[in-house]
Amino acid sequence: MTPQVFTYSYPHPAVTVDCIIFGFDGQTLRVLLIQRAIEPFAQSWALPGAFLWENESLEECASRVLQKECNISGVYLEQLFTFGEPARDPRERVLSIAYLGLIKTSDFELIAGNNELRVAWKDLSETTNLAFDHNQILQTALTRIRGKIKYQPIGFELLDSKFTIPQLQQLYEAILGKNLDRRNFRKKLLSTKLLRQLSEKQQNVAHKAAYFYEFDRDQYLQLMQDGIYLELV
Amino acid sequence: MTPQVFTYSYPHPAVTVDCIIFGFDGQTLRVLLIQRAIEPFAQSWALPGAFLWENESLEECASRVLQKECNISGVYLEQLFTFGEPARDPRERVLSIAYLGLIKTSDFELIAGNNELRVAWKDLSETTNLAFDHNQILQTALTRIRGKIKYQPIGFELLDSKFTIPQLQQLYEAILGKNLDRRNFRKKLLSTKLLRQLSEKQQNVAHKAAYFYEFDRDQYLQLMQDGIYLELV
DNA sequence: GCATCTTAGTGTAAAAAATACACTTTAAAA
DNA sequence: TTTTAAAGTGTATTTTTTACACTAAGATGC
Repeated sequence: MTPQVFTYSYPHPAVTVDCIIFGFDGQTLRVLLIQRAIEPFAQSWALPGAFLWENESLEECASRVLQKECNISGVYLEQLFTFGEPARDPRERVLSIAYLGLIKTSDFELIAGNNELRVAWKDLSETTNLAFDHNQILQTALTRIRGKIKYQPIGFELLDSKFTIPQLQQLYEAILGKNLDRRNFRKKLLSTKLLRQLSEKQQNVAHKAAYFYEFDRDQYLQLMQDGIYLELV
Repeated sequence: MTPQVFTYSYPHPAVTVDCIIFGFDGQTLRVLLIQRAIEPFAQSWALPGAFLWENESLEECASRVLQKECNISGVYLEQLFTFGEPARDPRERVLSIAYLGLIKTSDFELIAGNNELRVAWKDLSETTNLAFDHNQILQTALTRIRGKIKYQPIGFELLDSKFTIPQLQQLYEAILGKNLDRRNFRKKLLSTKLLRQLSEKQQNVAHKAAYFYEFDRDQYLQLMQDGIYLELV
């Protein structure tokens, strides 16, 4: 069996899709990384990613990467940025189209694929020296979600479907990296009408139990349809 | 001389960089288009674009495109989005990385390159039926600048270095597609301290002459360094 | 079972920002 | 010198943002 070759009349760069997934466990924000088994950057931690196949869309490639390398599926992804410096990969010219996603860590059991030594949630402080230009991608992603969370209800992807307002605030504080006033946070979030209070409360907490809330997706779609510009924080 | 071929051990998509440049002439917002000379979509109007060369960065490619196809240079460009649907080009799999720029139409004399029949500024109403998925790219670009102009001083790229406040307002109205209150617009813009009033006034206008202003770039950089979040409209 | 610890939940006053709105000034042209 | 057209200006009202302290509830320990 001869190795297959692909021939073009002018140069084509290689194209990868890399996924930058933030996870929240109720306390801190972490990023999903894999430890590379093969060169270049063997042993290094990196963003999960793969070469784009001929007939898949960019989003499909991102989903495949998460499924194969991390055992994660069904995640909402948005395109972040395309990184294309000629020397960003030592092998050959490789473009990377980065996709951004947010999930709650408890929803998935991480399983490494065949080309990865390990998969893990890493604290932001443990992300020095990632492979390739992945530190730059991470920085771009952080800037993006910090900007975006202020006016789009993306935070709810990171919580259980029932959550308390203090939990939501903890999430916002983890992402923005600063503390927010409890009363003003509650007032502002409730004023959007995007939260529906449930009768159920927390149980077995050694203090006053907080009420659970649900995100009202219909109300959100309605607001978007009406062209309402949200200000969440 | 045999035609050169490029061979890879797995499939590589072709990659183009397309430029979406908005121009302002003091009255309306227009978009820079070329009329294609060659198939596919010969005769159709399209965004200027070219295949990425092996050793140029994405930005360099965008600059080259504008220089070669339109005789435009020295434009500030930012990456807009990467379009990668497998069937977006009838020839083969082609990714397009779109770059967005803003200029004033009077700054350049448009000259078509060898592969273009014509280059022209087109009114937004004349942009139905562009080649490929370029209508979608245009739509994405419009959404981007409408969002961005509200909190970043990108508008100044579209005006002469000396401009009047009513001219600036005209630009904002053209981009946002709606009228703004004259007094409040002036108040808000001046409150940012980004405008420096000159002693010079308009001449030969058949009404009260407006003062010219300059954009204070140093002040802007200072504000950014201080992490100030601008609200311009 | 009473005290203690911890976090949830609540309201208001003051400051800042956004909005709505009308008359006077200036320059050229008729 | 009158007319026309756009520039320039201020204020009152409403809305939004901010700062801030006490009471309520649930579990744990004595």
